[in-house]
Amino acid sequence: MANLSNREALELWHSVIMNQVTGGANDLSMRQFAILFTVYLEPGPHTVRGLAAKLNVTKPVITRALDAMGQLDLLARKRDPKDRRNVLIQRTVAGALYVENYGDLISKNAGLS
Amino acid sequence: MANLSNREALELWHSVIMNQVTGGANDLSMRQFAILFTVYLEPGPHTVRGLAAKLNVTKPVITRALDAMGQLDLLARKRDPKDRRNVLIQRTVAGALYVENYGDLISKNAGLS
DNA sequence: ATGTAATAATACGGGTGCGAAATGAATTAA
DNA sequence: TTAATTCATTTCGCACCCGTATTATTACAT
Repeated sequence: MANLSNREALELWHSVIMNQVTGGANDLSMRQFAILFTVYLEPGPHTVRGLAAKLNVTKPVITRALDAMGQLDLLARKRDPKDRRNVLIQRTVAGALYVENYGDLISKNAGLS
Repeated sequence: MANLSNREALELWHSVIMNQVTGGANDLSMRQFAILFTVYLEPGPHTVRGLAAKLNVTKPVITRALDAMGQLDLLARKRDPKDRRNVLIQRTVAGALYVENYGDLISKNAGLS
């Protein structure tokens, strides 16, 4: 992968954050972003418990994030048929598109300077 | 600057967010990050009104963010001697160090894959 | 001097996120 | 079958952030 100078790295981060803040369509929290990207970038299956452990947060944090992002149709719940105590977090078409667009935004900003 | 593929960009963003969330020392909001990086990366002077306009938020958002980040010693207020209605947002040693370390974190993650 | 404008800060009500603890549902062990 | 375990969710009280509206201070115009 590319090498970024310290300054370049900060300017990239800044521009992405500014896009996120000023655009302001949906304001996901940092934790919600972490959940979203983990589900879309890491191999599944993903459970509430697993995500909570990976992000080092309590389980209600995951439950509430799923409520919020489920309403936005960025993620979906599915009961595990093998063990119905578990909830499997599933990707959605809208979520995949959202993440993809985010990648475009970042790489576009990385190419600017 | 380096070219990042879409996938590389997403993985970079993901790893930085994960570091931020799991580390969890201080959890600045997205807006607070935007303010902090704007002050440290863009030329000043920075005022409450100017930052509010730039971030497309109301002025109380800036005031409260300055309260919070001032307590963390990441930024400081200074009354403008030329026009005492204005507050100039100043950098601090601790803040500069914090931003610098953030740049290290990002560029380190950018070099991983 | 007086009034108007501009700036930051504060008060207020509403919304949301947090962790700890309690609850509900499903599985496993005895 | 019953009890204990393991999930996710809900409840509760607390804290923070938001935007609107208001206040206090300062500058400027008349």
